[in-house]
Amino acid sequence: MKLATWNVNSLKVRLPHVLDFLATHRPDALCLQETKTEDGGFPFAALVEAGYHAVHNGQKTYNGVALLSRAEPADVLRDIPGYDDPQKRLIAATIDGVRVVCGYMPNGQAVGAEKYAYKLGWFTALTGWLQGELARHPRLALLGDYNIAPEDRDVHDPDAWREQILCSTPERDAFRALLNLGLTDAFRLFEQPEKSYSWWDYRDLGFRRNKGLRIDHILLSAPLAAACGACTIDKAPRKLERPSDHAPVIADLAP
DNA sequence: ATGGCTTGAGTGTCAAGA
Repeated sequence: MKLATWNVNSLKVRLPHVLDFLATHRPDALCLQETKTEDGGFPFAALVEAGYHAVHNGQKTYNGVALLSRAEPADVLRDIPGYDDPQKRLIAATIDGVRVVCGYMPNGQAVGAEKYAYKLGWFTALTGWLQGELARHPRLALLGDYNIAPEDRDVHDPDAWREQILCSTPERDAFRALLNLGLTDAFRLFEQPEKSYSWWDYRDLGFRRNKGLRIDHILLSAPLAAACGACTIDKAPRKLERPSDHAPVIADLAP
């Protein structure tokens, strides 16, 4: 089973790249973030044509998450239960017996900002809900744009980013709290190239200079981590015309 | 260097991203 996640930064703009990615990799599930549209602008027909089911939790202009899958998704959930949040950042479904959770975690803007407090609260709500969800679904994967670089080796210039947004200790503690639920960072199950990142700033030739951060992650519950045979970042779409600023992350699980 | 680029809104220019 192949699981993937990709912050596309507008699905309307990136649809050709997404269709290319589906044709190339044929993932069993692809989690998308920042669709930036309501259902009316969501390309259901093109995705069905490509052989994929699609469920969406969208809104105008900002945020928006979708789950694409070859098998029909069951028990679709939108938003964190019991957490009052107008921002559309979470969708989950059961696909081939795996509970797939797709999240677009808040950016936080700056340490100490109002959005930073929202970010930390959002992670607290996510972690609280996931505890029960993991008990109900031992085979669970949490994929998405976490907007957290978990360690210094996930940062191109750790000194410049020290205690800055995406890298601060409270954010890294929030990431650690997810691991403490019994989840494993699939990427770090394997030897990886140094300076592996999943996001590069559009400005200042960020990608060409590999000035990036690893903020997109696939966390796996224990049974899935045991079955995981590979986890990679696919930099190819970042080299296309008008790319997303994020690259997809892919995990391969044994059946 | 608080900039640099990209998107969506909406038609001039701003918010937001990370």
